[in-house]
Amino acid sequence: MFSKACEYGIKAAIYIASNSNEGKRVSLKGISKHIDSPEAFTAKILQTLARENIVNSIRGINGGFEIDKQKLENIQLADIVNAIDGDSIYKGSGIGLKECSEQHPCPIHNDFKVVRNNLRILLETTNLKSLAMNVNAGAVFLKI
Amino acid sequence: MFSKACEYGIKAAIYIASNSNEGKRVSLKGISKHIDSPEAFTAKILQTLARENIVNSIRGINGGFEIDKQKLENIQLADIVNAIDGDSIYKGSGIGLKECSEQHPCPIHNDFKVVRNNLRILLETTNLKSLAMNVNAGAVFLKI
DNA sequence: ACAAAACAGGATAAATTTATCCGAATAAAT
DNA sequence: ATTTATTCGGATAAATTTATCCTGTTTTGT
Repeated sequence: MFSKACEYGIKAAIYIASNSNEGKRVSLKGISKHIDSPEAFTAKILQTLARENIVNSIRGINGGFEIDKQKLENIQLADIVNAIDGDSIYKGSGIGLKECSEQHPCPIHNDFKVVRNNLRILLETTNLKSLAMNVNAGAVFLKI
Repeated sequence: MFSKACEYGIKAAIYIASNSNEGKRVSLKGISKHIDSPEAFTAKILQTLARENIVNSIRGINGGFEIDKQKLENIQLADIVNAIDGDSIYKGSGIGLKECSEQHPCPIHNDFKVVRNNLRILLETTNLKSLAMNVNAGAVFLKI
């Protein structure tokens, strides 16, 4: 479904969000420990999210990553997925046709457009704040 | 969503099905030409489908691939996807947790289970015969 | 100033996926 | 029997994704 990079990216963003929600900045080391991801690889992904202005990265001692608290509600899963994997999961053909549309559908176009649309809506309407709050409440988990 | 191998596998199976439906056997060369896929790579995938008894492969002159006509209705997309990519697309965690369940959900578990379930149902209830007939009718396309 | 903690980013390596090549096996046609 | 068309399967190569390493830069605390 998602690439490994994207999975790490989503988990990292949620972890950062759950801490930013409580006013805490977190380090790369802390992130990769809590989401159980390879540190250096996670660093690359966070660089991408920082370049896309999804997370803020702060260098130097006491540095780390954070997300503006007032932005938490406005960052959707789709923003993260898009930044890392692009939009091909919920756009484009299910079986890789270059052109796949109502006018020129692939054999699974009609069935898939429903699933893909559900996925699109899910990603576009799920914001980081709600995900983070579930983590904070201990209702959901970021590892194991 | 699906691996390239799986995309080729689905297209190849549909193409074989649409010909078997009309009593015609098709060669690897014909398949990869019609679905626009690399020949040697497609051969590997067809070997997998043959080992899983989804397609019959016949060697020698006038050989090729075919699917028992009476099986067409009973082969679902899920059978093909499973043979090539496994079932991790519609089972398992959206963000790669080893354990992701009602008891120990990842942050997107609840939203994703709906989408994944729709996908599962789609794959498990779409059979090769209906896909093949749409191809035969010229209503859908396998390439470009 | 200096040392320490942290991210940035380029280079490289490992693993996986995608793709190709080629000799062997098979089966039909001649 | 021999040739020809075809799949099989092992070896290899190319491309992409995943992962690591190392040096540089930034920032803070002493």
